[in-house]
Amino acid sequence: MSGTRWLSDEEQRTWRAYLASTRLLQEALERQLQRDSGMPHAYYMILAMLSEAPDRTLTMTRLARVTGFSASRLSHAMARLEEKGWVRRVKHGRDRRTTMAELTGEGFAVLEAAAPGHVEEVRRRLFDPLTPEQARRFRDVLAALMDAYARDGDESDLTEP
Amino acid sequence: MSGTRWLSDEEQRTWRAYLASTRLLQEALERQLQRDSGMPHAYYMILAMLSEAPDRTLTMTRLARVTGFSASRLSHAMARLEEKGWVRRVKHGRDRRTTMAELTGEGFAVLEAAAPGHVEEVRRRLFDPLTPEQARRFRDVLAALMDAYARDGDESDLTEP
DNA sequence: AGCGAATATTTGATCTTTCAACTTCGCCGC
DNA sequence: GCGGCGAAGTTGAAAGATCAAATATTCGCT
Repeated sequence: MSGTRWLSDEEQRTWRAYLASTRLLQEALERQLQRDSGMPHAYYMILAMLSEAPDRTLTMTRLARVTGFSASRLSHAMARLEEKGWVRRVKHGRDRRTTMAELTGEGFAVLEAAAPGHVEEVRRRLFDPLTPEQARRFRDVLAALMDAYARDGDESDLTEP
Repeated sequence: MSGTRWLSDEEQRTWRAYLASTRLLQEALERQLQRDSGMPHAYYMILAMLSEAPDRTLTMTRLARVTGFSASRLSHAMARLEEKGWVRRVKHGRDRRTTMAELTGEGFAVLEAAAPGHVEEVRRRLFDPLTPEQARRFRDVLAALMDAYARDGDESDLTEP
């Protein structure tokens, strides 16, 4: 356990560039959504994932899966969203452990209003600065990272039942 | 303001891969540091940046700059770090507005103990899964993003006085 | 000298996230 | 049919981050 494999200068620079750029991108997103729609990015994701589900409804567990949030984080966030009237939670009939999270009409309207500004920000901050070739390479690199995570931790597979 | 430039399918997939992979990487880092050294990544960064400064000392403003934290976030974090005895804050003699943040010996020891595990995690999660070629491309893409941010917002320039 | 703007930092309130229980419920084997 | 076990969700407290406002100094002018 003694021989730590330190980072080379090049790796160090890459790592710092990674930290700085992801931070800046996240902050830009957060600022934009907070400013224009009064919600954090996490809440936007919840609304967005629900909006894509059949009947705009998912179980809490599946919603946690597609957003990548912990059960607890999701539960607290849903409580806030429910207060605002953007989502509704109802107990499942057959399996009475699970609760169904559902996007309300109002929630959908809020999402529709927020989406253009959000997408515009993503585009401006991520895709506009990159050539199509760079974007393609970027995607390949991200895919390689995801593969590696899927192999060990296995937080993967947003597609299965 | 009507014609929103939505994301293409390819862009959508890239964006989601970006969100998922950065989240997984951040969480892995956070878990490792919390588990093995009992501190969040933000605190590690503060210690690391101080350790590289001459005399292991920086003004709060400059420390905020190199870490990319807001003045407020940094101030709160430093209060906790000071409680633990890992840093010290002393008022500057000439300009009595500014306070100097200094890494203590104990803080340096804690950082030295934490570093190998942290670096190992960065390597395992980021560099090991990528070929050297991919890593190089990745860095180029990140550089392009940083350039774009530097041009408008100008959060840049960690090198000037 | 003195006043207003600018700089450096802190503070308290509020929001979000995490962590460690805790409750409820379905399932499986006996 | 019941005893445990694992799955689904929630909860309360503590930690971290954000936001707006406050404080204390220095600087630039006149």
